[in-house]
Amino acid sequence: MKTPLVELPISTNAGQFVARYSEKGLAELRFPSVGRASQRAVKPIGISAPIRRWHRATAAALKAVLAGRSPGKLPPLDLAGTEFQKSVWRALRKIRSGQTKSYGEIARAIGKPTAVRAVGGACGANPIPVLIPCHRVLAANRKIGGFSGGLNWKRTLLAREGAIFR
DNA sequence: AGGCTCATGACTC
DNA sequence: GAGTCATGAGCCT
Repeated sequence: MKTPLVELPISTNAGQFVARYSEKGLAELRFPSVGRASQRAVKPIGISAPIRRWHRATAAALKAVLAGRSPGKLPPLDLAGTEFQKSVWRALRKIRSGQTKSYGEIARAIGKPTAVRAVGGACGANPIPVLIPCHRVLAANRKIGGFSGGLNWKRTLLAREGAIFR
């Protein structure tokens, strides 16, 4: 049986993100929901010390990336996905700030050069956008490609990092 | 440049 | 199994 995730907000100059934690680490990060102005404050009571510590790291990392810098130290990640998806997410974490790769390059990097489309699928299934930088994956011609959180987010993040794209 | 078609792998129902 | 893609390459116009 699955224990529910602890949900904590992160206020940034780009809106309020929401982080979710399991007992093993950061499990999900969600973009600010549009149309929803604010959300109830979460009491620090009842939240374990490790989660509070992880949350500070998450918030700092998120703000760093939003400012176009490297995230620094991340909390432990508790990623739920297939082996294929996890291998894609591992490859994404190697893309440095300001750099980009194509879906095809990721496919080759994980040893499945023909699984290009599947790489796109795995990017879309990424539970921790921004910190696992799925926004740094472009189509082959440096065109923008897609983004599950909305293309504007992808453009914004890339622009803040100074990456080159169309 | 844009548009179409096809091969393709993982995932979902 | 069929249908769905955040692709990519090739071939048009």
